[in-house]
Amino acid sequence: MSARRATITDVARQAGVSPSTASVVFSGKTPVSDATRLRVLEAAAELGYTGPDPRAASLRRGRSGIVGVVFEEHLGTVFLDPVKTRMMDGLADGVASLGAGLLLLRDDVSQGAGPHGAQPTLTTAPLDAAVLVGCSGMLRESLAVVRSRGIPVVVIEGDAGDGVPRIELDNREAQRQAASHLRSLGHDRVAIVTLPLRTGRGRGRLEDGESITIDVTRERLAGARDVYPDAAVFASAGSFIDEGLAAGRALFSVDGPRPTAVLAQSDLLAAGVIRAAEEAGLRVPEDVSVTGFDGIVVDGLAPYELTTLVQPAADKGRAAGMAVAAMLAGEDAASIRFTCVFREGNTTAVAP
Amino acid sequence: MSARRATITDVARQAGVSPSTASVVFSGKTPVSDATRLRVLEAAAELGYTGPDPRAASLRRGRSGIVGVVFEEHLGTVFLDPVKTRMMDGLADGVASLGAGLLLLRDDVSQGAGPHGAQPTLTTAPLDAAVLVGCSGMLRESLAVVRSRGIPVVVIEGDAGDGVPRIELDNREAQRQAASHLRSLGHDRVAIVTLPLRTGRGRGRLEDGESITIDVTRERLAGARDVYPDAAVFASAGSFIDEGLAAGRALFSVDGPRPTAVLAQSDLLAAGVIRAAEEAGLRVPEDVSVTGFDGIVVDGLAPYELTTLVQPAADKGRAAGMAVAAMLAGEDAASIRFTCVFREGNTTAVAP
DNA sequence: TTGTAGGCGTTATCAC
DNA sequence: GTGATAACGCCTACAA
Repeated sequence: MSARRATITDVARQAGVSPSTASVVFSGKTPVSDATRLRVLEAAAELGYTGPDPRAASLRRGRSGIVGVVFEEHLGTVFLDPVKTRMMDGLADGVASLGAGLLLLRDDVSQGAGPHGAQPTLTTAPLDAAVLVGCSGMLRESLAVVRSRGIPVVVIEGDAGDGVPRIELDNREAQRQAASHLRSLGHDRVAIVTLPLRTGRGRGRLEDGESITIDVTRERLAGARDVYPDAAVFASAGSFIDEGLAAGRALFSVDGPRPTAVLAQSDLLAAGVIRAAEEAGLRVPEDVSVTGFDGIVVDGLAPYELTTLVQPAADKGRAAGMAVAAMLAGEDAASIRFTCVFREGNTTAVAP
Repeated sequence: MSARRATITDVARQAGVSPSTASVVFSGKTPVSDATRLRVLEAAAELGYTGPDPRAASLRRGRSGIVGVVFEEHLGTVFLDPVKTRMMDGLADGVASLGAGLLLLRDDVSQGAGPHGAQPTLTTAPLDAAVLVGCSGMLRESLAVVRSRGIPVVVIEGDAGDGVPRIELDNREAQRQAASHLRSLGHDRVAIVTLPLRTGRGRGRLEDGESITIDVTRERLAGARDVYPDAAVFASAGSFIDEGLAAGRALFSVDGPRPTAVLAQSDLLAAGVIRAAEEAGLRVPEDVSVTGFDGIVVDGLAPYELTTLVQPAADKGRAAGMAVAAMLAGEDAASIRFTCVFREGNTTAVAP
């Protein structure tokens, strides 16, 4: 119809009231007489005005109603990871009270000042707050960006430092529990399959003194080493069944003495390891015991039921959401540490 | 530090240049001498200025860099549905060229003018474009809201009408294929388990002349009825294994002649039906054949491999993303219709 | 290459 | 209950 969209000023003029009055009709912040309200609403209808422009409103108010969720990986991958999926679920719940939406973002700090890099990232998205989902090597940089923007941040699974609330897991203690379980079953030759060590590092044996920048990996490894300081360590390139399979093949194909048990840092990795064991003609748990981590339901793993640590993934997300809401309300939010529950399945048994 | 955050004007003053020059340094739209650039950047660093405020920038530019994805259900539920998950994956890809982020939204048109309903919905979020994920009974209303806001929309799986591009599936033809397959195996007594008929309608037999407002359901049902016009129809309340189980129980517990085959409108429903069959002491596929729809990997269904229609879920998402990008670029996007591929598994066999 | 001016559409504040 | 005024912070013609 018209060349440009109607604004609240147009509506006000049409209704014969002032812009502020028209504004109030839509925001409901101040009482308005029924008569005027009606006039304004009619005018709006005539002009096809559907309400304040969110961009202008958010500039004026200083709030956009958007909470950013930052992941390290390609967004699609996020949806493949059951733990993240559950966490998002909880997070959506947690910010609901805020009435905010979740904006999915990638961890690409690089952009921003570039000549034409139009990526809307952490730097350029209109966020009220951000939730960083850890395990990220880039965590530090992302955090710096967000903090310098001065918006509230919560970190899930990562070392945030300073006054940034974090939502954590008792990774080390939990993993130690699984290791102790194996120890009590008499296992001596134990191998460990870890999550990625660093961004971009491929799979392979952990070298002596190699640095581990991903917190979850380091913590869980520490827990395993509390019990088995000398265990062989094979690093994966991600939490996938295929990665576990590759790791398992490497572990079971060596000439020397085979491990009698494998501590995997995720359920998906564990599933892959089990598959590798079967390939190698080993029975689980009779010949090899395998433990996982996460407590998710792994697809196609039946009839195995992993011995694993069950983590409260959804609760973590919800807690993060609530923390963000609190910070936006001016209160300050405390860090929370969640606890895993050990669950014994049928993939561990007495050492052969 | 300071009472309020630094603005680009502050930076300009500090650097001894005009605001527009400072702006240009950050946007890179116009060449700036190295000397000035440096001065501006230094000033910015001193003041802790990290770049233009996205809210202000988006008001000025008229673009927010945000594409809304609208689902009908509680957001958490989205992540539980493998088909949606795959679709999001593709969608993230599709809008990547645009450099836009995805904002997850619920289909709550109701809010908006309410006295205190602060939900940031379709009405109030700063969107450049929207993708409506169909199957939604509220589709019409959501669509109206978005269109009246004048932003580009794409609908996945739903009747958009007018000039709204849609991303569709050949639901009817595909489902007809599965039905024909059963027919060729000699099945006569076939039952159909559908996806929900309408928002809020519980599970139960389809009444005569009952209306079906959800497009996918209606189309797939039509395809089944092309082959089996008189089949009994049981409607589920959602695409879940448990719903399929409930439906299966209803179908297998009747006194009359049992169906020898069940056409389920989703793989998850099919999995539930299979479970119900086992409960009832029926063997699949010897006593009952079961077909699904979607072609996802169903958790814990091994050793069954569903006979099903494989839909290109990720491609659908990607296509939607690309359509949105095109529309924002001023081109107009065409509707696309994707085709399912029939895949025979081990859950169908010759009628007993 | 840099500066000036005006407006993007809204809403908070305060006076009436 | 209603209206005038002044930002919110930035960007882009256009002029210099």
